[in-house]
Amino acid sequence: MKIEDIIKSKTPIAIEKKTLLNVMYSQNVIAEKFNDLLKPFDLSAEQFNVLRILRGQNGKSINMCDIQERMIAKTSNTTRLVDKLLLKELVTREICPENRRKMEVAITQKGLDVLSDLDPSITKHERSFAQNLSEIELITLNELLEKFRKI
Amino acid sequence: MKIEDIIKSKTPIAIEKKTLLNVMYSQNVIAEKFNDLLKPFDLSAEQFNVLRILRGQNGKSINMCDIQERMIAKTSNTTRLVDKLLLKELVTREICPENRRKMEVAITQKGLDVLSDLDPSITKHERSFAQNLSEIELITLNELLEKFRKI
DNA sequence: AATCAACATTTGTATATACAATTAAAAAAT
DNA sequence: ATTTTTTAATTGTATATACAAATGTTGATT
Repeated sequence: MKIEDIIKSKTPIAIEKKTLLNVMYSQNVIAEKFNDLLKPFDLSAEQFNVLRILRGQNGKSINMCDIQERMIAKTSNTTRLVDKLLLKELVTREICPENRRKMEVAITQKGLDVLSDLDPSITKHERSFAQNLSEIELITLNELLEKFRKI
Repeated sequence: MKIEDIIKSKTPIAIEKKTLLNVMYSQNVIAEKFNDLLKPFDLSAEQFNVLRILRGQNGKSINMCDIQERMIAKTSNTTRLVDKLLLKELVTREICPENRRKMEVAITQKGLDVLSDLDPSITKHERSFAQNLSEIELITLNELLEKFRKI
C-alpha cells in the first residue's frame, strides 16, 4: 500500500517528505508486529533488545554504558530496563570490583532459555519482511537507508 | 555508518535481520532530529502530525476516527493529543450536531500560524535527508520500503 | 417501543520514554 | 593531599503510549 493511501492524502506528496513518511511508517509496522510477537513472553521490544545484547557477550558481563551504546534507541533508560529484567530473573547485576561506578550485567540461564524459546518466531518475523525482496533488493535497501540517514 | 558498527556487532548480521535493524534505526535518527526541531515550538511529533492533518482539511473539520486513520502511529491516543492542542488554543473541538457521538475538530488561526512558522525548518529537515540520494534513488527507496513492509 | 448491537469517544491504569538532577566513584589538576 | 572534573549509574518528574473498560449515542432487531 502506498504511503499516500495510508495517510489518506488526496494531493501528491513531495518525494522528500514521502521518503521520511515511508521510513517512519515502515518502522511502525515492524514494531507493531514485533510487539505482538513478544507479548506472550511478557517482554517489551527494548527488554528483548537488552537480553539479546547480553547473549551476544557469550558469558561475559557488560556494564550499563556499553549496553546503552549497543541499543538502537539510544535514549532508553537502561537502569529501569535492567530493573525489569532483574525482577523476572533474566539477568544478574553486580557492582564491578575494579571500578565501583560500573555495574556488571549478565544474562542468566533463564534469560538464555527465554531467548531460545523466542528465536524461531524472531527468525520467522525477520524472514516475513525480507521475503518480499530479492537478495539484491535487500542489499540496495540497506545501502539506501544508510546513505539516507547520514547527515 | 553501517548498522553493524552502530550496534557494535563483531559478527556479521544476516541480511534479513540487518534490514529490519536499519529501518528501525533510521526511523530513530529521523525522529530524534524531528523532536529537536519541534522542541522550541513546544510540540510533540504526534501533536504536529495532528495539526498538519487538520490543516490538510482546508477549513473543514474532521472527527477523531478520521484523524486516527490518517496518523502514522495508529495507536496514539487522539483524545489526549487533541486535549493538549486545545489547551494551547491551536484547535477547536465541538460535538457534531448530526451525530452527537462524533467530535468536530478544526485548526485555529493560531494553529495555522504555528505551522507556518514551522514550515521552513520542516522543509529543511526533509531535504537534509533527501539530499543524500538522487531522485532515482529516492524513488527506489520508497518502492523497496513499500514492498518490504507488505505482509 | 423496548432491547440489543455497533459505533465514537473518553477515561483509567499500568508501563514506557525523555530529560534534568542527583549520587557516588575515579581520574586529573593544583 | 585536597579540590575539581569527569564518568557511570540512578532517581525524579512530567509526558507519552498501550490497551482495556466505561460512557453515551445511534442504528438494527424483534
